[in-house]
Amino acid sequence: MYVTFSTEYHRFNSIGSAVPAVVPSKSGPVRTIRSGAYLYREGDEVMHVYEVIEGVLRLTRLLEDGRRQVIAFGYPGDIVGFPSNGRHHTDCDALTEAKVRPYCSSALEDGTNNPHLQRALLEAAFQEISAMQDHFMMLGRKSASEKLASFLLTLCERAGNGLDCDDRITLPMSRADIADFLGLTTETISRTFGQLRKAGILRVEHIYTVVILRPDALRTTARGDDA
Amino acid sequence: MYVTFSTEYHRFNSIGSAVPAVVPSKSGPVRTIRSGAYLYREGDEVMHVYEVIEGVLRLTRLLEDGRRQVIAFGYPGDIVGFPSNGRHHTDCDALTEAKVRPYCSSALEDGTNNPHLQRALLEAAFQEISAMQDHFMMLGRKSASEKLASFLLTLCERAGNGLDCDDRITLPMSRADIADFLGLTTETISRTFGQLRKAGILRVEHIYTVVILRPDALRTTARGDDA
DNA sequence: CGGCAAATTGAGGAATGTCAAACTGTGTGG
DNA sequence: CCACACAGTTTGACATTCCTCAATTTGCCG
Repeated sequence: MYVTFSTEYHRFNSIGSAVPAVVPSKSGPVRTIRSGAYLYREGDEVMHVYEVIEGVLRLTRLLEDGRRQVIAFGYPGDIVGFPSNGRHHTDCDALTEAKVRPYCSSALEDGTNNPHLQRALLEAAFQEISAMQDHFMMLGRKSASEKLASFLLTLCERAGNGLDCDDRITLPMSRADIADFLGLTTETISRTFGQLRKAGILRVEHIYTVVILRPDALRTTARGDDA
Repeated sequence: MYVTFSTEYHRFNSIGSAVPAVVPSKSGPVRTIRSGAYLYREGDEVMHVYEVIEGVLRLTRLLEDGRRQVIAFGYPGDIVGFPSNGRHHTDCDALTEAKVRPYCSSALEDGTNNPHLQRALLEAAFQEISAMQDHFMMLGRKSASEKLASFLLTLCERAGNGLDCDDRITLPMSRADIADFLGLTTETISRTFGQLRKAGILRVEHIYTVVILRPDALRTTARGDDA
């Protein structure tokens, strides 16, 4: 099993957006998803919205020709599965064994019955929109090193308060996932990790474990104040 | 004055997302915004959420070093100004004279009083999230010509049923706006327009007016099935 | 008609992508 | 327990797309 990530409030560069825990009323029993299993797929009718309790989910979208975009990573505290026209618009699978709390989406139809849930979801959706706006800037206007540095910093914030010490980041996703999240290729991710390593900014302890040696330098890189 | 764009239901490549008209209760009087004037700025406390009635708004975000990302264009039927932590996270100004209908955001706090408004906003937010997911794919994984073609097609859908005939698109935004929306430069936009023109796919009748000569070819280009 | 901002065009360069090869680590079966 | 196999990662050489900078051109408004 993987580390358990903290369920903290969060507002930053979109790896999904965390929100204060949704009110428990109308939630189903916690559901466990094996690593690699799908929670839902694009086009599925939306029956539930899910709060991630533990583990990490991956939301992806595909183009007909196979190009892929990772839309977000769902960390504990995130809400995933927002419907649009009653359907899911991404695939969602688990990068690690994960636990989610389902909220029946039909409860939304009759908002009068469930103002608290509705309010919480609205807040979650707003957070998500804000996080996605950050990600736009990232995808559209940042260089490879800025993207990777920003991404690592965001992971630090989200995952940093778990079992890991503050500057040791566990990456539950592959290089390809990072690439598809940042709009780059795996080769570029790999080379950019190499640059950060050579600059003494981080150490790749293990493929899935990165230690941030110079957090300030990483922040500088993320802003593009250097090179 | 500019053309009036239709207020139609819509779900596509994010230029903002249209939603069925929000219930009129708790809405303020329609407000008119001069071309170029700001509706709100990043960091402002959110007092209202707005439904675009007429005209076109521009939502932008800036990086400290001046890099800009156009987050969305707000067309009639779109809801703009979703709060996150009670604040606006983009600037919003008008590309044309515009009319908006404000909805008091405090009405959201006491959801019990206004389930219909809350429900409508939730739906709008979901639409927005879906549209933004499309835009992710666009920013992260599409080439310049695919981006521009997709963008024009989306405008067609949104603006095509207004005063203009179906394949004549009025662009209320500058080349720089398009570039900042698509994550490109004005030069690339210009050159890409040139390519589409040379390919006989469209005619640039006027800087702000484009006629689509071969819609199918444009769709093909948008998907990247060519070249 | 002149002036200015926006758009276009051109030449050259930088960043990232592509393709191929080598490497690493992990799990499996002998 | 070791060797092998495989998937994922890294590295290298090269290609391509898009960007940058500069020069023109266009369109708009006084």
